[in-house]
Amino acid sequence: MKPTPSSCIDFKKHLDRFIEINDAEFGQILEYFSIKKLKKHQLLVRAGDAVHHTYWTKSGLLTSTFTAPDGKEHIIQFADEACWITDQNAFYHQAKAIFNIAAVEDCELLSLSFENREKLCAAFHKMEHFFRKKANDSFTKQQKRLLTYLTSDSQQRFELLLQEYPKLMQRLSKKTLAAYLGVSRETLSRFTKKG
Amino acid sequence: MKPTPSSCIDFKKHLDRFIEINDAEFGQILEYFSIKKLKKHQLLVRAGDAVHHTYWTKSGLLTSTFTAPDGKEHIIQFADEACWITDQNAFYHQAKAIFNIAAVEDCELLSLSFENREKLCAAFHKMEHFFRKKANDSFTKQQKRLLTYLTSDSQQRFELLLQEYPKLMQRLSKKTLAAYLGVSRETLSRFTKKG
DNA sequence: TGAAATTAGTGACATACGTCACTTTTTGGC
DNA sequence: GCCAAAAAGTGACGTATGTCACTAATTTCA
Repeated sequence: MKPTPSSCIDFKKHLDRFIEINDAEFGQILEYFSIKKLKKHQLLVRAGDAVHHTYWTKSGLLTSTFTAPDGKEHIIQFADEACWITDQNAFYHQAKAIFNIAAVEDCELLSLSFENREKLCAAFHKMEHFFRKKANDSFTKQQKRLLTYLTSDSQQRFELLLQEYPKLMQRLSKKTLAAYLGVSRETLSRFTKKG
Repeated sequence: MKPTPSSCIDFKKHLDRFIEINDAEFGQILEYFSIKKLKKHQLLVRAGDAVHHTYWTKSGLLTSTFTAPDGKEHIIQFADEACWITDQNAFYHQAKAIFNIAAVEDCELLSLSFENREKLCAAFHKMEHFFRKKANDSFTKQQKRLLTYLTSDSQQRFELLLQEYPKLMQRLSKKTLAAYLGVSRETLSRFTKKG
């Protein structure tokens, strides 16, 4: 299903963060995308599969989860509204996914295939610019998260997370938060008790 | 000081990983760079300063270090030959550096200013493409590192690091390794003792 | 080359956090 | 609205790793 410009105003705003595009260009750009809908609990990407698309969230909430050999789950990324999500390594390098990406709530996504992404970047220098800027941003966000693992204990990480994303945290279970913070459910439960 | 094509063969090879450029283009591209030399222990970026450049290592070895309020040092990045290094957040977002970047050995670097990087990307669509691809790669490498923090204990992280970068590890002190792994010197010392 | 500084190793002890086992509360489908 | 399943809370206990204090080895450079 093809997205229409009028239903993707937020996506236009998202592109506007880094590039200026007119309505005609935006219409052309949208041609490269499809609409994808997911019900709560549905899987978008399954570990082990090839990953041919990256996704931008119009609405809903997803998690990207790594399941370790010992069965423990670790959350590598959340995506609420206006976020890009995929198994990045699998998508960029044509490899098998190692993450499960699942809908925490019903979702509506813009889907972009690897092929279309490359075509889009080749056809619109602006879009190549956009994705470069976006990738730089993603890198620094990821680096910041790594730094909190290096410098803070789990309770501090928990409090930082609550401060930074208070609304998002209410949409996620404690179990999920623990899997993101890298602590056991039990330990997280003790933090919330203490205050 | 300006770099010459003949002295930057490895840099050409580095660009070749993602884009095809001819000698004329390479000559023009090099115009945007300068040569920067550092002696061992010299600082390239000082925490608190503005960061106007990103650097590519022709030779030598550097570390990017975060010093926590409690005085503990954490290494966020190594850069040996053919790596890009800067305080990325400060460089991309025109903010103050939070990392100290220091030469572990004498270094010879290619230096690229923010302004020249943008000009280069505007003038050569290929270079915008290169930096997009590079940023995507950096992101996935960073994500992989984050994953090892979530899934492995410090001894496993240590052994993985030795496997992956055996030569690089010999150029770094145990203290530095510990600061990268996020463990105390003492704990790392006990790993090497046990085997 | 010799003194000072830095790095590395090690034992004793403290503690944050994981694990296990169990109970209580909440959620979701029929 | 009820029942099963999932999520959340909690106490007891074990363990990995940090901290401190000290010694030994190595590096630096005057």
